[in-house]
Amino acid sequence: MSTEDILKNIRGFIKGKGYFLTGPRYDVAKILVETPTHMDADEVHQLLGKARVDASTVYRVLNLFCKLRITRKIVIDNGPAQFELSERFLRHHHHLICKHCGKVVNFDEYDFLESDLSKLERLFRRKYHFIVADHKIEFEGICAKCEEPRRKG
Amino acid sequence: MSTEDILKNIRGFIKGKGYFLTGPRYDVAKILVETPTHMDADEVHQLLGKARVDASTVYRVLNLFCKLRITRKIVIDNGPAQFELSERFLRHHHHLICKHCGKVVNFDEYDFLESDLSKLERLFRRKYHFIVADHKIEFEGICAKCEEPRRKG
DNA sequence: GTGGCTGCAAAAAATTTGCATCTCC
DNA sequence: GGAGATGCAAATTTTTTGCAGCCAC
Repeated sequence: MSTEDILKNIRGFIKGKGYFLTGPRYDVAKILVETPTHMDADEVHQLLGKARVDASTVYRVLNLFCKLRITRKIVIDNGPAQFELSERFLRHHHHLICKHCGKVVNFDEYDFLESDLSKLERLFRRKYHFIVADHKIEFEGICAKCEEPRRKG
Repeated sequence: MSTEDILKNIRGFIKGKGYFLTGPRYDVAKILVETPTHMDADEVHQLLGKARVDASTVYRVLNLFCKLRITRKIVIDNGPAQFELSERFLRHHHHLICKHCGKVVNFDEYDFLESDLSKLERLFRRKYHFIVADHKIEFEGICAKCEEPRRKG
């Protein structure tokens, strides 16, 4: 799917839910589609041009997007919340988080996990009457860049 | 392991690292050992007796404990950070998080996942040179209490 | 036109920090 | 006794909210 196609999808999605497609909303969507990583609200604000749009609007747009499940929110270790396109608009994936520099790497090589995960989800329904809507897997560790100087030092 | 044994371990652990075992530190450890769920700093503070210990001390103690890996920190959807004993002092487990009421249920029935996870961890080392130290799995959904009224409504 | 959005400013919530004082070893 | 921990108050950081004016439909 091209950037334009995804944006068209998002546009339809927002309007379909009865919301306006305003300037700030379109611009935030565009930034999220064009940037292949997670960003916190301030980084989005930066890219929008701090003078052009207010910070509170950025938060309001991102919160709306999360409510509509256009984006999802990730919070790591009390840092500012990070936002990324949801799986509806992006391949399902999970995260490797470097404890040292805070960098987040996406991974999506986990297909062989999925059948085990669904097994678990059925178990939770039976045992806890808990109905799973989504799952997250995070690996914490040391990324290549942070490990290298250690080996040398 | 009994409560007292765990506390003795923690005591030794703190002293072994060259830190003092002060009143607040002991009391926070005791609360964490005696309470079988995660708590945020304010809940710990409440249980300590708000008048007896200052909030900043609670944060300082909890941060130290995380640094020493006595506890680990979980942040859900920008709520206040939650703390729980680390796996060194508690069985390794993961979380079911109710999107509706925010309740967190522990689960530890995932032994059959572990071999998949180690396989992944080896893959990350080869492919991304990322060295995994810990992993978290979270399932989000609706817990029994929140689902029931929906079914009836 | 008008209901919903946005900007602005102010508040709220969670956490951190500087410094004088006190405590644990 | 002295390094290190705590209390208190103030600052910081991130996010939310009230309200008047503005814009997409």
